[in-house]
Amino acid sequence: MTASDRPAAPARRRPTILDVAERAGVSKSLVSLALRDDPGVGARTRERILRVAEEIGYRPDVLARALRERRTMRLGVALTSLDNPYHTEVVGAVEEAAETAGLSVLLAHGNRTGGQLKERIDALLDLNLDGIVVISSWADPAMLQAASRRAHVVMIGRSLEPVEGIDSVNNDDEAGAALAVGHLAARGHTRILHVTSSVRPAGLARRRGYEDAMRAHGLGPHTRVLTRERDGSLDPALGDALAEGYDAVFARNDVEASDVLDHAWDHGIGVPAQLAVVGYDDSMLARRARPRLTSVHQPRTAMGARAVEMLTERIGGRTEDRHDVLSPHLVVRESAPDA
Amino acid sequence: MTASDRPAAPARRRPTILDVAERAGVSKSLVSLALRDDPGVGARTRERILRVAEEIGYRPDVLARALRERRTMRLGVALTSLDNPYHTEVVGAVEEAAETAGLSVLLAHGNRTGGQLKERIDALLDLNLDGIVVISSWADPAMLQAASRRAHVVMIGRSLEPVEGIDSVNNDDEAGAALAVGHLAARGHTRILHVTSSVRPAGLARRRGYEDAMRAHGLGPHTRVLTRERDGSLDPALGDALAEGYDAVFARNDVEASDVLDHAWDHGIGVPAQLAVVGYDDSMLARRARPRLTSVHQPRTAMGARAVEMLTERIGGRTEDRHDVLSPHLVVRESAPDA
DNA sequence: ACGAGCATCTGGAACGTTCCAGATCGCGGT
DNA sequence: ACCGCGATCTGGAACGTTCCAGATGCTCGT
Repeated sequence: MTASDRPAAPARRRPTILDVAERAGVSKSLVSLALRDDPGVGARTRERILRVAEEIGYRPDVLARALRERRTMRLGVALTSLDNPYHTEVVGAVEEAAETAGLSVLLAHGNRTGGQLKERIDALLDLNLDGIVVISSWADPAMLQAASRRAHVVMIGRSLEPVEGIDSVNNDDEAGAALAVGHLAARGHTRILHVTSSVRPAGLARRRGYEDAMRAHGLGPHTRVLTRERDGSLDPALGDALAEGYDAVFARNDVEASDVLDHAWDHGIGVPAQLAVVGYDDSMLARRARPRLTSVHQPRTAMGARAVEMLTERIGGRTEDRHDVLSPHLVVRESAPDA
Repeated sequence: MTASDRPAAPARRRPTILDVAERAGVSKSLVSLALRDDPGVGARTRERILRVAEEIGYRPDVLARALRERRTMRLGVALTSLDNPYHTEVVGAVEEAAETAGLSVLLAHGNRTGGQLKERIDALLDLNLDGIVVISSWADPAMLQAASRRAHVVMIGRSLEPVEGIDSVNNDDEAGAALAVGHLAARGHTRILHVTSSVRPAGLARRRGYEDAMRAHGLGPHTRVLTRERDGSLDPALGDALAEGYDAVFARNDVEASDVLDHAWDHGIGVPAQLAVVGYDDSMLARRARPRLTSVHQPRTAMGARAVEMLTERIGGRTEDRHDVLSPHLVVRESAPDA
């Protein structure tokens, strides 16, 4: 080999199982067995094979392996977008759980509107994954159903309705909303506004929880929901509400709550003195917000772990559907401190 | 088929190219050609093949395809952690660029310390990807070098030194730091503190840029760097500096800057009245911070696009190394408004 | 009427694995 | 000396694709 024919970066052919076999003087089959710790391989031979494999830097080709087995040991995670920190935190939880289960995780995410979700899921399905986790309130039943014909699917969060053949893990959105309203009511607030922009299932559930809780606290008449366009301004609707004496907000999530804080900031409204704010998700946004956000915490670590567990159970053959609902709890911070 | 043997979710065997061939009454080869739009396929036959494929829901098996070709049309992105929003924003940029290039992207990320980065990269390499993008200041040359023997690698951000065989895209950290210092100096600040916690290349470059700029503005004697432990508290070092008359901070990144804002918030220090703060990255954190952060913007969209471009060039056969450095610019917000 | 030349199509081999059905070997028991 | 049997190993087929070298059949010019 002369200097000039030194190949470009990804250099010489990757060694295959045959290279190992030849160099070790055995058959490819035996190498395969040895590498997978099959008991029926002689101790001395096994050792030699492993040594040779090590020497020439052999690593099994996962593609070929997956082609032959019907199992890829890989999980996909599909989500609409990475720009709500809560989502990336859930992804982290899933990955951690998957790792301890010996599975590796691939991520696919779209832009912020649900538009690309289907394409993302399709892309994951094309990879022959063993299962996929969908984290997106944009997922619709038909889409999930279609996906479930090609892989096991579990949904983190809430879809419109339970979909046959698809497991789900969720937090109890109604209960979470009740926690928020209860906390604000305990502080003495009566005019509690709900801010949302979502017409998707989780948002609707939280809204329902809000409405029920308001009634339960005898505040039914003050029930008021500010629904804005996605990315739409809070002005002037929020200003109107405040002018009418609303002095507390329960927001659909931390992003929405942060937007309320923005409004307060820009209009010189004191939080929590003039306006108390409670968010949902307890994401990094809540910790970073000023004032720090009181927020409903979703047990994301447990949810991620449960999702992976459900997937492995499915892979293992479970066929009955499972829908777990975990309990949220409230994390109290500056934007709505204890009474 | 009776009701009882209805299979579990991922139901019947996935159709293969042979199924299409049989049903269309042609050979598998012709199906292969037709699906890939080969010109040498009769119009009528092509149409029939496509229709049949559609009918039975055939989708090529990417695994098998990749096994046969030496090309997977997939890119990997490895990064240390997703919890700095700036990172997820760069990932978004890479994905966008990859998508328009017809490549799909897989993500692998570790925990926040660089520890797992090597494992992540290995996991990606095992997937036979065409190339991988590394976004992490933890990447060390040896690790990158090793990876580059198995796939094309491009680094977004700065590694210790240019690594042979590896392209890189970066922003000019020194220039960015100079922008920040220049802006603060123009506001009349003289005692400008640099807050950092990083001993990795990008952090060091920004620090160097800070020191040089201080000298250039005749503020050399006031140069002062507060280096804290990762996640360590800013107290009491920051308090000391403020007591000594420091009234401006240039932080290594937005996370660090947010921590400075935290300190100010908790100690009742007015920003920018008593303390001006400039961050780096112009991430979501800067927009969400209160007061909103003035920050050095890295051209992440361009950087992501360039990285993908470099990878496709490498795949196409380029062998000379390329190291691009893009210019940052300053985004002025409330934490350090214009003079 | 016939071969050339083109358009269209086909069968096998290959990619790197795993699995299955055996082959081979050595050894103890009769 | 021979059989049986476990321990150890092997060759071929299969997974679903692409590519190559050719086969087939049609049209056209002479």
